[in-house]
Amino acid sequence: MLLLGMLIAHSRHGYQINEIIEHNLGYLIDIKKSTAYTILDRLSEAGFVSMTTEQEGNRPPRKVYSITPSGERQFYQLLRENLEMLDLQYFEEDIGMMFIDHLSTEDAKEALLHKLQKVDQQIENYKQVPHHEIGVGVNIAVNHHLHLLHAEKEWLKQVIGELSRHNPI
Amino acid sequence: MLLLGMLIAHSRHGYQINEIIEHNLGYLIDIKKSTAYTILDRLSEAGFVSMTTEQEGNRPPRKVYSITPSGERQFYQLLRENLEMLDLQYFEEDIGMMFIDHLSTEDAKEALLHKLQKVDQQIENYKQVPHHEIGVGVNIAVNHHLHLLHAEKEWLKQVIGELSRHNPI
DNA sequence: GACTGATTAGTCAACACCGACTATAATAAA
DNA sequence: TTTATTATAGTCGGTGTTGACTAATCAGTC
Repeated sequence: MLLLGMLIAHSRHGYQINEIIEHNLGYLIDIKKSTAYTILDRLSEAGFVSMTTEQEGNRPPRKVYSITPSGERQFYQLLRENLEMLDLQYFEEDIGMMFIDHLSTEDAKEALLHKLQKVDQQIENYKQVPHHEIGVGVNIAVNHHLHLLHAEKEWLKQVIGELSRHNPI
Repeated sequence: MLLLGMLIAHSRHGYQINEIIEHNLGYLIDIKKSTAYTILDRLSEAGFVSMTTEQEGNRPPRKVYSITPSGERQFYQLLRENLEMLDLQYFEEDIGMMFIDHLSTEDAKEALLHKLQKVDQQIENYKQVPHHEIGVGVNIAVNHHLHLLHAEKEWLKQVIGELSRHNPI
């Protein structure tokens, strides 16, 4: 769906797509080069995108991917589904939380304080994501992350507070 | 790490482990039966757990997994790392957000209202998770989810509000 | 004149994970 | 008495993802 979306506005070639993902959307999505190529192939087989080869000067040839009408329909379908969906998240970090009572209160607290620092740093990172980009929506997504990071921070502070109450210095 | 943690308190056999994951931890983690068996094998090969076979009556034999001292060390190492770590999350849902301007305001709003309902429902679900379980930590993790779901709800309402402002009825 | 880094394109083997399936024995329900 | 369910154990092929690798051309730097 992401890849279809990137082709909705206009056709792009593979390198460009991967550039945008890596340099502009790195905060929001995690898709590697090889994966992107594989998916583009799949989309092409399914008839959602078409490929043409271009050559500019003597440079290596580019493969230009364009979305087909069928691909556009698919995109809008996926878009609606995606906006309605709520995929229940699983957090690797919760696994640690489940066993937090296996550490001493001090050790646990120390670990969580480290984590708190990382959350703060992450918040700073997101704040500094530039505001131009592919579309308005990207900023909304960045905002989403910021919002959730703030919530995470609040929660962490709460947990740390409870730890302190259980075992004050 | 999860599996090591489940064996820290006492040995368990495979079926039991999968039962607990499926029935008691389904809200928090997502590991399928076949995966669990594979991981248990890997842990066994790595020397972090040992297996013995038991037979009770004429029932199918059980494989009982116990954690080894090396496994315990590994567990505590992983636990510390896990508690400090902050893995930056990627949300499939953000991909839709990135392209939200491709839908009409009404359609977008409708989709997000659906989603809001699902968030509410999810919150109810988590509220009703029973409070006994494997350890204190499980409740902390459930609480974490609740906290983040509330944040998600708030944010969604905010986005919907902005949509309405852009295109009031 | 040599070398580095960007631009463009992939490939491919390895890995993790999962869904669907297979077994068997006891126990409960019809 | 047959049938369904629970307890117990996996296996295995298919899918998606990735890291590491290969190629070639051009622009710029030392």
